[in-house]
Amino acid sequence: MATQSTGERLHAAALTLFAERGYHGTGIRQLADAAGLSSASLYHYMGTKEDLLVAIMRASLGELVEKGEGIAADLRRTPRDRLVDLVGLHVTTHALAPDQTRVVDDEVRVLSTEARREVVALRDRYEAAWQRVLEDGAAAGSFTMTDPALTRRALLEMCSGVARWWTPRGPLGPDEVAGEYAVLALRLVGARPRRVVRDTPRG
Amino acid sequence: MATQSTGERLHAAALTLFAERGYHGTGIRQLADAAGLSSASLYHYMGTKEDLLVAIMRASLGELVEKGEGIAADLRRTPRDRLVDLVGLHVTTHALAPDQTRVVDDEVRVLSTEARREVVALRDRYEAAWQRVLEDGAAAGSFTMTDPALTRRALLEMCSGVARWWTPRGPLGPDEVAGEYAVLALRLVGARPRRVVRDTPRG
DNA sequence: GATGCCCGATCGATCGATCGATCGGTAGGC
DNA sequence: GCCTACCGATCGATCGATCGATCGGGCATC
Repeated sequence: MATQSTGERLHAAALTLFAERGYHGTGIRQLADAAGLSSASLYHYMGTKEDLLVAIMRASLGELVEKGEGIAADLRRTPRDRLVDLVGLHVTTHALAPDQTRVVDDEVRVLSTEARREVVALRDRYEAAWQRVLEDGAAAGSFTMTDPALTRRALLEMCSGVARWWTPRGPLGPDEVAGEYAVLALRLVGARPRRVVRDTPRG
Repeated sequence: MATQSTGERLHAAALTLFAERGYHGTGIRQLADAAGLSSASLYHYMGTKEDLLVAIMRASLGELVEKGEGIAADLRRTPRDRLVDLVGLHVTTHALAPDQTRVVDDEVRVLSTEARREVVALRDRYEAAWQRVLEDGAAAGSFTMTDPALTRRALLEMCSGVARWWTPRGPLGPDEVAGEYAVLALRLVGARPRRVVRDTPRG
């Protein structure tokens, strides 16, 4: 791992503190202590405290959105495979970087109108990627659900929840959880059995 | 609706504000304004600001726990029926009282050790009720899941998410959402088709 | 190679505002 | 004459933010 610049150290520290104590629960002096700076020096690296929050959100969410859209838009692959990959992306991200997702999910409300619009737009793009895969699956007949939008919301909330309970000290690793969740997701969308024809084992 | 006492008005106002802006994002002067009191008078009805938060959490979560345990413990009913009712309880509560559930879910971290222990104990009881129903279903062979604890977490997060997206202005009412979610829940736990050919005994 | 200057990085001190909380009261029903 | 209900004034602490200043390394000039 490359040595961390001061700016990166600040971002990392802020991420941890915002996730732990919330945006309003974190003072700039705590931020400064965690980053190894004085409170005055903070302002050399960030604009306002809110700017710092926005930067963190943009980085975290932006990466997720790009990866998600990449998976969703790969039309060479079946909706089923794309859904499994989306679940894998979302679950492993939420397990391994719970701070990022917690901040993005919980602190949107503190943003002023302008900043909120940007973050919400990113989130909308991410949800649209999921929606697309669900609808592709429904159109292809491989998924059976009464309401794709509702199923998408249920699915995403289910997967996001991983950040609220998973711990590295539990019995399952991130990839194992992702695997289990992929099964759950396929059940949720009413995916047809894996091999559509009569290859089924165990009668 | 009965006329509201000042104490009730304070609780209701605090609930709204805490849910909207978060505990640390809400000042006692805002609390006082919303309750129609001076900031000094607040202290006639609450102890500290944290006591107020705890009281709100206790009331909201306590009611949910009691109802949940009541459903889960009714062994005259099938695990399937009990699960459907748990989902109905959870989803309609989260749809109709999103403020309560949002505060309970998001603000646990601000509690000091002692208060947190109490709230977490309540939450554990609630989760245990769900766990029991899932395990009853697995034991009876009516649910098929590889990991009841993981499924329970997925299920609860999925249902809790309703508070984060449902709005009375949407196309579906609370009961309709609850119905859809019951279907999703039954898919998640791998419930066998509704009528299992032969008639099931009551037991 | 030494000199002088600039600038990124950092700090102590401090700003006005607001925080949660407490004080000593008062008004009025019982 | 006490108790519930309420308030204006104010407390010390902390909030986010800004100030002027310092320090040291790079860099052009001589």
